Amino acid sequence: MGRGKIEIKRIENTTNRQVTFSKRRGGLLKKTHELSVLCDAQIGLIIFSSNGKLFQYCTHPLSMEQIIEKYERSKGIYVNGRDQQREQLFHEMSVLRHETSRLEFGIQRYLGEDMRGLKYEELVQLEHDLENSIAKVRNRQNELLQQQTDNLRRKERILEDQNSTLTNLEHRAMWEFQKAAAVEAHKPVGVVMDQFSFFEQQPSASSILQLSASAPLPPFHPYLQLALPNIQDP
Amino acid sequence: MGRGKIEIKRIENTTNRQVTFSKRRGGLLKKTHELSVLCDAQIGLIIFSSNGKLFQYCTHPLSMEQIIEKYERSKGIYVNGRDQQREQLFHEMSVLRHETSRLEFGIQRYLGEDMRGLKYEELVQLEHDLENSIAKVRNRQNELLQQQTDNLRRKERILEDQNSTLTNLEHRAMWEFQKAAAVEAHKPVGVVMDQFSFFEQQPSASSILQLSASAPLPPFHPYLQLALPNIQDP
DNA sequence: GTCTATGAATAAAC
DNA sequence: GTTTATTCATAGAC
Repeated sequence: MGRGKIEIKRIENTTNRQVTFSKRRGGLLKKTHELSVLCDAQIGLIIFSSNGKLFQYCTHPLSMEQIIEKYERSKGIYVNGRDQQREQLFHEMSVLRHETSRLEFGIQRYLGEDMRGLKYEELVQLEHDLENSIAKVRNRQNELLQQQTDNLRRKERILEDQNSTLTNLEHRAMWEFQKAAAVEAHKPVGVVMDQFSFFEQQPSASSILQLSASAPLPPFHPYLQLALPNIQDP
Repeated sequence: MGRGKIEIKRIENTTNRQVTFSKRRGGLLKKTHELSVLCDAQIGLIIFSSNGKLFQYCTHPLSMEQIIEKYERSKGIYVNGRDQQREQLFHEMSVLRHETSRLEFGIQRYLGEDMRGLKYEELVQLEHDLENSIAKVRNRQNELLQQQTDNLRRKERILEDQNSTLTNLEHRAMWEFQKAAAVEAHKPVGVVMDQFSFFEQQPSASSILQLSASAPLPPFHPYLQLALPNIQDP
């Protein structure tokens, strides 16, 4: 139609394209309206120009929102699904909030804060629970200490074994060397000997043992015997 | 167009209307597509026939949802608001979930469960916290007991006061009455007298005191003296 | 559905 | 925006 037939492909000439857009847009809106009126159809038409400008038509007396809603409804339970998801989220939230405050309350209890709502019997129960927890904690403390001492003992044994593999000859040679060195330095021989009789004091042995450098070993807990009757002194 | 011009108003003849709908619908979709291609426009067209059947067109490669979303976005922050709300909900949820698991973990600690991740020093701290909690719980227990005994004493005093307001004459009359009744019943007088000297055993006094009928009063806790040095025996 | 006369839409020019 | 030549859409008949 018009002075010449045109191929249905993007019009490259910008001016031409804009003119055609304007003319055809009007035609489309008119035809849309005619179809809607003539055939009693509900129509929504959304047009974005290439510059992003919006043009729209929708059948009176509906709003575009109503047409869209009807569209989405007819497309399945999309809108419904969205709402259901929202509902579910809200529900989950409220459950979580409840849970959180319940837990906070519980923690408060175990911290011995705000016990105004508790009856005497409940306080006794709480006390019992806490005593139970302390016993468990002390139990665990002992386990850790036990592990640490076990480790030390194992490494001690390994070192002792390594030491005993030195032959008597090697020992003798070493002793003689040290003695000579000591005499030369005018030191008493006994001091030098000590380095061999107490291997734990040797720097090398100490580094192998890796005694916790950051935190010194804590003393055994006075409660241990009561809390852990099944653990024996090795 | 066609064999004759028609007025743009609802076609009453159903068959005519349906035929026209079919023809014009095709034409509209074709023109919509042409506009979209020729002018590089993004178009969404939704048509509901009078029977509610859906026909649609949307510019490739967009989906109708995308066109609708773009429409709603350009119509204000409607969609954006929805999405933001959703985002916010999700975020809040994740925060709550974190909080919940953190609290659960904390509770586990105070219950003395799963202490594998704790170092010795942390266990000592935990033990200390728990001891602190127990002290607080015992403190609260003592408060309750103290209140209860205070209450008892107050009521006892009130009863005693009421008793002392009886004049000597009334006492004497009462005593004589009881003695006579006892003699009549061949009961020793001492038994009857006991009802006056220990008012706690009188049914009326007992009901006024409202001594916890459900649970008997628990004994004072052996730890109380240590936990509560500021509380004195009344 | 197809045909076809006719009015409508519109491309190009102004 | 108007004009105009041309193509297109389609009402009515089959």
